[in-house]
Amino acid sequence: MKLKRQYLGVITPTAPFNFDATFHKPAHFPSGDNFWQPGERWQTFRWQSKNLGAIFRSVGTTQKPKVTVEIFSQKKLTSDFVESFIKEIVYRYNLNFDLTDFYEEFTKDNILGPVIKRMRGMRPGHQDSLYEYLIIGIVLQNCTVGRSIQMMQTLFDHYGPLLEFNGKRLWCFWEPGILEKVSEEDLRSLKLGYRAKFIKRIDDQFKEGLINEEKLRSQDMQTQMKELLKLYGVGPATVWYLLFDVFHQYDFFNHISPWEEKIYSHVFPVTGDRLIKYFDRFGRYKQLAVHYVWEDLWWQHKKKPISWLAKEIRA
DNA sequence: CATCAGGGCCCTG
DNA sequence: CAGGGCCCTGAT
Repeated sequence: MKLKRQYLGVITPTAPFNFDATFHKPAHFPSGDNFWQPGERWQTFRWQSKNLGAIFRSVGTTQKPKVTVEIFSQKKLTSDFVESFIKEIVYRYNLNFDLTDFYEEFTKDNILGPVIKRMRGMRPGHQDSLYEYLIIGIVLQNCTVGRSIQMMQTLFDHYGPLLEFNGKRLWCFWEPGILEKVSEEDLRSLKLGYRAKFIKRIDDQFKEGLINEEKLRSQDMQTQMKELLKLYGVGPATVWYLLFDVFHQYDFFNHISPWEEKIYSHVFPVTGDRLIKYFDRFGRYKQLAVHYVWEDLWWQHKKKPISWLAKEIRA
């Protein structure tokens, strides 16, 4: 499906702003719906039932941030549509986030201080809707990076439209509910294993309109957690990813999966169950603080491989 | 070749 | 609340 450029605009994020660390998270597994190189991010979006391509480019500095956004689609877009889409972009990537308090509180912290210096201006956030992130969360479960990548690509191959814009082809998420006519057996044949049932049921619930992302966003964290845990296939490991990346909650830390613990143990002075207690020192920013440390580690690894980290990442 | 743990979750007892 | 089963993959 070929898309044409329909819009070019400018977004001015709050300062300080780190374009690359915001638009590219090396800790996330790579997927065929985006492309990144320094100063530039390409991303497909399924928004209000339209297939969109977007290219974000940094045209400012850390202190005077400016991002251009090009939007591609098949047909012309109304200004209302563009406005709502941009608003959503600003939310998802946290472009209006105010980091001042966080930096003031922790810039002198032994571990966090140097990280803040290196990652200055990075926003937490993620490009996907709740539905899309649920799919990702499920293909992450109980398997290696390689397998997650493979399952995600197989799903794109079967259900995601392939979009072409500005000379690149990228896969796009499908409309929630599209799996109605797909049987669990069909999904199983894509080597999703027991996850087929989770994906099927979640897609069903979106089709039925039982999940309202907008409404959930406006509710408090405890309510969000309770509601998300009701979803079939969402447990403690998946729910915190969702709360953090989709709902932008930073004041909680209740779960560390085994592989994460191994990595934290290399960075923080305590191990095991004591880690969660240790993170209390980061107060209402505990999840954000750990995100900073985590992403910093992966960025460093990207620049100059860290051998112990390479061992912990099961390729 | 066979066996088994793994970046969870659900369900049962 | 502990523990078995589940899909697949790759390590041993």
